[in-house]
Amino acid sequence: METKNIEQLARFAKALGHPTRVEILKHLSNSSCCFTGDLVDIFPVAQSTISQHLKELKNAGLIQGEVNPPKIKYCINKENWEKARLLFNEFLK
Amino acid sequence: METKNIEQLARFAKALGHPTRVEILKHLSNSSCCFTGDLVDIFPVAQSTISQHLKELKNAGLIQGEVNPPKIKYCINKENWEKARLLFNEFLK
DNA sequence: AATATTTATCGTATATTTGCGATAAACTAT
DNA sequence: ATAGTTTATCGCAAATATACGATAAATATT
Repeated sequence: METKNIEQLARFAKALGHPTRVEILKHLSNSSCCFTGDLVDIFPVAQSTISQHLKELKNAGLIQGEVNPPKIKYCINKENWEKARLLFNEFLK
Repeated sequence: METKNIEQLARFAKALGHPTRVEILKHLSNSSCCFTGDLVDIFPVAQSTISQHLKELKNAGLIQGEVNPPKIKYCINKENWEKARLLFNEFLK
């Protein structure tokens, strides 16, 4: 496993390193996609906090958002999700 | 996936969220086990920093150390490693 | 144009993480 | 007992993460 992949794995792992973000991802992968507001209704945290977690997940490449005015629909970034799956799978073998 | 598992996954992920710790784990799983000093020789960080990373990995349950005076031999905690493998596998499916 | 809805960003406070050198602790060997 | 080896812990500084309320931005509707 090369350095590049190790760094990528660490970046994915860091994004997964908070329960709320794991829950968000779980919810997204279950219900295919959803809006920020849906998550705000579900989780007992402030809207700005959800937004911040979404930003981090987006920066890590695990989700993507498409504008659907005035809402924004977030979905799993399937390409990177698969990349993460492969990396973790190889690493934890 | 229950809350317990989500929290466990997040804890594992957090421990994996730093390149040095990923490298340490990779090295441990390759060479079965090694001493703190071996890692200090390999990585360009201070001994106290390595020790701190090892502590975190131990707290997360991913490694275990057995005293081998005056050294300490660290190994992968296979039971929890398997647990992590299953959790990530299920989650990233 | 004015209002309503939805989400991101800003500013702030607090907590945690990271990294280091210095020191202590544990144990061996002399 | 003394000295040497190895590792953990302490104290500190800097950076990053977390969470919130308030506000701004974007867009649709009236």
